[in-house]
Amino acid sequence: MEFKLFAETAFELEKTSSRLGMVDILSKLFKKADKNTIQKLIYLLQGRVAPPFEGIEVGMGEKFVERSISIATGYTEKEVESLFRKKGDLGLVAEALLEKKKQLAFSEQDLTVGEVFDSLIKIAKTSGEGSQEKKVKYLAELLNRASPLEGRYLVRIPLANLQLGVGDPTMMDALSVAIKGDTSLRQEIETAYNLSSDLGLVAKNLYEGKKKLAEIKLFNPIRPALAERENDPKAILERHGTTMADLKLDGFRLQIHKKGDKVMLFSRRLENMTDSFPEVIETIKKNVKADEAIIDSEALAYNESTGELYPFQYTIQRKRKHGVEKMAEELPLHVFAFDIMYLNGESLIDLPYKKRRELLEKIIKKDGISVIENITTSDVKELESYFKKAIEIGAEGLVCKDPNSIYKAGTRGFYWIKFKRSYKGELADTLDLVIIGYFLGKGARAEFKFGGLLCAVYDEDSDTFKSITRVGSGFSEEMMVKLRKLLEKIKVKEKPARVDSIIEPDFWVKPMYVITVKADEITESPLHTAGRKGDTGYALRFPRMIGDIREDKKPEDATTVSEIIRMFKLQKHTSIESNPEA
DNA sequence: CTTGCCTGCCC
DNA sequence: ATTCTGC
DNA sequence: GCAGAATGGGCAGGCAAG
Repeated sequence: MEFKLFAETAFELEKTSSRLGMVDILSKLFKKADKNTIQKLIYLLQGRVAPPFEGIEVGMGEKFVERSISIATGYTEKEVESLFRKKGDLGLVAEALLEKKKQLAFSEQDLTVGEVFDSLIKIAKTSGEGSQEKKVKYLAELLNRASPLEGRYLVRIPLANLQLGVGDPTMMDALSVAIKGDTSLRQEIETAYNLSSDLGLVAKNLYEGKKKLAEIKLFNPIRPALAERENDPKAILERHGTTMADLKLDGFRLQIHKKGDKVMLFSRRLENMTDSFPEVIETIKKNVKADEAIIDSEALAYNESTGELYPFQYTIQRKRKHGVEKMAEELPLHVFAFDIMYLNGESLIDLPYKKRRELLEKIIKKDGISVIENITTSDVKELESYFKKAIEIGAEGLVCKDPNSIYKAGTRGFYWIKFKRSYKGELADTLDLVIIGYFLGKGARAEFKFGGLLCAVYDEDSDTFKSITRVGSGFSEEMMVKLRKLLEKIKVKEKPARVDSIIEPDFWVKPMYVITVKADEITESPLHTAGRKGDTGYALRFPRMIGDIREDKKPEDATTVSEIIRMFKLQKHTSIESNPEA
């Protein structure tokens, strides 16, 4: 298949906003593909070259792509970068610059989808000394052969940001329409995708006319069930009647596959993490009493003797390839299991949660692994008090599950509902921050010339403003327009004398405006200067802007550094230093 | 040998 | 992760 | 409500530059 067809279809998709229209356009492309091409098309549209658990990543981000564009078009990296800032999209940059150099280029043979795919594989597999230059060169070679429009989409593939409004669900509908003429195969395709996590393979099987598109298989991760959000316990019980409320712990999702002595571990995004957690492997071998099992869990650093839950910033250090054994001893993970999807040759995903949970409890022993604590209730008061207890012991909140629901792989739905502390307005950390700079936007935000803010707290001791977070979420388009207008008027060339920040925004502004920012947590930060001692300051986790500009506040009225330090100390957290065993 | 940029992936 | 927007 | 696309802090690892 010609890559030109891919690009032309992508262009049509980009112009279309209705879902049905997109499915129609995409299905026409899919109809022209054979069984090998369809697999490649699916991966390319996903911005990858293989399913996530294969571990084959293209490994090119914006900076590398900028260099490729520079080489292919003859413009300097500076020029490419500055155009990128203006357009907010490297696809459009590649297209514009290829257009300009068109007259000079002599035409070569047209690109095919297969060639593009193979080149990206080659880029993905390039490593070692000199690899960065090679990767950049290989992409530039493709760009050299691309038309401007092809360049637009070629460049967006390694960035995994095609900007077509097409995601997995749209592709699944389009596959069904391509093969059957309507969406009646969607359910079957979706089920197969949820079980195999490989839409490219499902599509290939579909094109080969296979009876069974995919089935649950040990050592092939299934797409994890996800939860919707809710902030009102009453609303949760209205949906579920009776709910099973599991503690929500702050670690990372771990999908465990076991057969005899063989164990594999997968992350939420289905990366293979088997080699990172040797102690977990041992625990599973010893303390899961089943020959075959697929278990869903949250893993985190945990003090087995005191029961203390360590903060995420400790747990995350375990996500590593080197020094694994040493870290496994220093900061062992505990597995909090909460679901089981497969047991001794049988899929359990269509059983109700309460039943799966019973089966799980039967096969989990102690030491290094436990079934996560929960209650079953239909009483609002009881749910609220359990939520309070969860917060007190250092959990993030609750995940409330419909006891009668199947394991709904792959999609968010109200079978599982997250109920976090921060969703409850009165419990959230709300700060008043001073805007000290702002950033240009990318993609849809390019037109606003606004992508986010750099914010600071007030340091009374030195009468300065110290950076504490960027904010890129929470504003409506209307607010972005307003913010840009206001900030444009007070932007300054240099960092103001009273501002202390390592991060450099696209534009500094005079510290004048105060906004309200909500966050889930205050964390120690290597990058922000608020409360900085040595190399560590404070930052906000999951910041978002709330409401409007605080006309009633002067910058000196903002939250202060000492308030931040006080809030940090009040947070429920334990430190490794206070643990004599560490 | 150290530092810093860039990327991918956790949340 | 959270949030907003078009359908 | 779904689907998609904006955006956050911060960790480790790979590689290049100093």
